[in-house]
Amino acid sequence: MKPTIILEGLNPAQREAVELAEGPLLILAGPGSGKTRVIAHRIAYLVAEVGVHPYRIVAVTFTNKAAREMRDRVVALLGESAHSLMLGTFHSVCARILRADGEKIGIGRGFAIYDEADQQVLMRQAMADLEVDPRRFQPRAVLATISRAKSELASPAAYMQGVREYFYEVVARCYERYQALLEENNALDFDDLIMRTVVLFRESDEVLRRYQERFLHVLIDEFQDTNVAQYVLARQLAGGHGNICVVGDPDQSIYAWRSADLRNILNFERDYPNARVVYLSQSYRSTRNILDSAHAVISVNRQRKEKELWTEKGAGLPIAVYEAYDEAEEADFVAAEVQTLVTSGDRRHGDIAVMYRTNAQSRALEETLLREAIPYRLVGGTRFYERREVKDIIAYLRLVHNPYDRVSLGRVINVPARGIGQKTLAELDGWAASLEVPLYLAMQRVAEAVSREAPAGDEAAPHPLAPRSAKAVASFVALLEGLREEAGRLSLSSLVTSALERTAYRQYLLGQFDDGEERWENVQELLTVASEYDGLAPEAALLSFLEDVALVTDIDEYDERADAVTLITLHQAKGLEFSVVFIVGLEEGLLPHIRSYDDPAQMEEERRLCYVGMTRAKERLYMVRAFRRHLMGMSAANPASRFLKDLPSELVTRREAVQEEVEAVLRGPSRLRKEPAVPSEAAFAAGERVRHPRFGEGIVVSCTVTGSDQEVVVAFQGEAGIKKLLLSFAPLERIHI
DNA sequence: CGCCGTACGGTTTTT
DNA sequence: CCGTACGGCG
Repeated sequence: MKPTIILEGLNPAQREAVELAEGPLLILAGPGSGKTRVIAHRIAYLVAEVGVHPYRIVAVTFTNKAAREMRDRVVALLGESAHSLMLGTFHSVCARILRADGEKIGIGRGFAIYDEADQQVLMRQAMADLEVDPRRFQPRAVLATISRAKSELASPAAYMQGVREYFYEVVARCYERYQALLEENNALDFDDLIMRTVVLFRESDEVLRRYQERFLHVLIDEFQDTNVAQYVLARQLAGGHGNICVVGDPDQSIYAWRSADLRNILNFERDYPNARVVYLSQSYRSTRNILDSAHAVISVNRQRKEKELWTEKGAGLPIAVYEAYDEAEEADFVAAEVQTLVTSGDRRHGDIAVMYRTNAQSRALEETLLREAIPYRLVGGTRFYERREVKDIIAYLRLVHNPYDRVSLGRVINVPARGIGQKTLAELDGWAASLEVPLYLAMQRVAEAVSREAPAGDEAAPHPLAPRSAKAVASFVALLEGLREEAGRLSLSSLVTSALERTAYRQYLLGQFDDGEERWENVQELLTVASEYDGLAPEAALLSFLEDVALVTDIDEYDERADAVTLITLHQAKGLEFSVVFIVGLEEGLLPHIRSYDDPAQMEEERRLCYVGMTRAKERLYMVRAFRRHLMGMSAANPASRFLKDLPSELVTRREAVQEEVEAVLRGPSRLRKEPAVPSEAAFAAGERVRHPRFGEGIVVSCTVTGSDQEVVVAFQGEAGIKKLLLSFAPLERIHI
């Protein structure tokens, strides 16, 4: 491989970033500056020019999708030898390390990876054990706090130390119990994957040294989104040689809520004083108008360092701002523009993306696109592996692999219904606890007793169950044991098929659900995925299938080439680019999201999110808002997003649908007449500051006329939070600034 | 034990 | 608006 090919077409800064083979390197890069390209070329350069075997390189990306893209690029440059590269998310890299060496810190080889739903089940269990009221302390909130602790590498004991407030004291106790339950189930949650790997490296010099010696080069993409634990891990890996290359853009940091810590970028230069810093400031993606508008939005942030970003592209088209009446009209506008772009221009559907803040917003768009017969592809949403029927089948497979997985057992012990209800389960649980054995072992004892056919009127029954329940338990144990026996010799897809047949799962779906047919199709799709593992030895197939299911959440790879409009959240859009981008829902309360109002840091993150969305566009950017929007069944009028106001007016073309037209619409015969809430009658406008004698000061989120009264939603500072108040009862006072 | 109805509560972003 | 939790009935 000649360097001319690897370095071809790179600008001087990119070239420098590729060629600096030794030592720590920090690449700070704006959107569209070719970050991914630089990493891919750097890997190729290391292999082809410096002579590093790909096996000795570890490259970390933020998503699995990015990893696939990276691999494709490297393979294009180097050929098939690139496959021995260790490439993936931090989570998948750690999973592989822990599979190989986790036993040294007591993690069983076949550990399960628990997703958010599993974690909640476990947390509820922990709270029940500790007699903590889940209404007062919401499992979600407790788990989020624990996640933050883990991402800073705080063990339960360490966390307990630093706790002052009552809430955190409760969290600390839950953390301890939750962690114990995870261990009992031989399971790790996402944060454990990172934290336990760090612990493994801390506790075993031998293991750490082995990986340090194997990985001569460490590369990390999207470095602005790493958390403390991930950064510590990266430093451990690069500890010997210091060949660590990180690439990031502080302006695109949008995962602080997931404990991503921008200080990692600052600390990098402190931790590696000899680090070289390369700036990639030329954008190859967006037109100047798009770049300038995005810059106008991001430059309002105070916690930010100004940086240069330029393009050789022309000014291009102005930003199109459109104000729709409601989300239906917003979708109509998007659909109409898409039609125009495709029929009259040279755009394909696949060149176009619609981006939004919350997944719920995709609904209105989908309805319209479906009606207008515009092909679309929804990214994310209810993810495939989160569907009930898919999770059921996976729970069976997990049990086959590890019958002591209490969460999976609880999920399917009575699915399809087989006569093991809550009462039976509670008795079993109590009995297992008194014997100090796992639930499944207790069930096996019940099954044994049943098969021995204890005579009627048996004195001292070996278990507390009624004969009927005991029989049901025995047949479940027989079902699972049958599957476990098959697991050793059948291919994965045959195993799944057997599980489906033994449980009569299809009949269950069709009989139980109105959309049973559709659900069965999802099961069929899962079967297709499973069959891709048929080439592996049975045990290995099951293990890697379960791991991929837990870590690879996107299954939509194959229809990526389909020519369809992409519907995607702003978060998921990171790293992607499209010729045409619509950002919809640019309203106060949505983008920026209402949950970010009381914290300036969070507000800055919303701004970065908007920036990320805008800079996805290559040529044409639409920014759309709706005057009214239905949220959770209610309709509310929201003012335009502050981000719209920050756009330089000379770069924008505006189409007003709202002001003049709204009243005409209300007067005329329209679907909108059903809701005669007239905003001018509202006592408060969104965004106004108000005071309440009990809740203190706050900001009006919305004010809607309901019958003879008005409903005012106020986001109060401090503990009161967001409150819905009736105007006639609430003594609200306007604060004038 | 399972099914069906109703009441209620929670609502961002994701590996 | 959605999904879930709970209570009463077969």
